[in-house]
Amino acid sequence: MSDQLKTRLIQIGLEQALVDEILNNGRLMKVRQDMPLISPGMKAEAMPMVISGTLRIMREDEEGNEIFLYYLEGGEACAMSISCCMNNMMSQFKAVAESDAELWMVPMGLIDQWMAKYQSFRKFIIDSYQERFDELMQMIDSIAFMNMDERLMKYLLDKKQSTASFEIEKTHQQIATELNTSRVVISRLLKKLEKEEKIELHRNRIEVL
DNA sequence: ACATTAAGTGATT
DNA sequence: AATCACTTAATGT
Repeated sequence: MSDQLKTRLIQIGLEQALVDEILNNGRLMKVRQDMPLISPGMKAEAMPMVISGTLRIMREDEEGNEIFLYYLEGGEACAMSISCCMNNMMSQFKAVAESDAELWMVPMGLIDQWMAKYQSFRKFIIDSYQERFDELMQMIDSIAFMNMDERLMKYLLDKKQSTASFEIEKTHQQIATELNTSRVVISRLLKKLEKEEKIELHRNRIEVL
């Protein structure tokens, strides 16, 4: 398992000494599907790096309305958690395990040191920050400028990509909740997509063509 | 066979 | 695009 992480970290371009430090100082955390990792208002004490599985990152308001932002997949780090920790702030995000997942939790205290000590780590963090930022911008675009049917299609394609599978095992209600709309709307749009032969509908399952 | 949950649909705002 | 009200279909007990 930690071999898997090790090769991944080296692939990313981190030097051996740093990889060793990461391996020696983090801890493994296994999460089961649908387990919440963090909610707004909580404080993160470690930065998660995804070894396997995927995390779903969402925004959530006080009433429990939520909106899907992006997925974190194998090899990616939740760089956003750094900003909230460094400034001793509360999390602005909600993270849930989209599938069973293995995470490598790196204590925040070390992030600072490593950024100073290893230029490869600084680059890694800045790059992943950039990626998250880009995804957030995409999400703003899609919420502000796209119609619900385009948003839904984007959602389906995102999901397909993140799981490398054409099968999406979710109910219309779950999708509606993540996109912060109603089930009826999703059902109708999905039906339309099915007529356009972009997807196939089954109970609890959607097949992207 | 019956109850429960998911999905489909017309009508209205 | 949201909501209501209702139907139909799939699944669990």
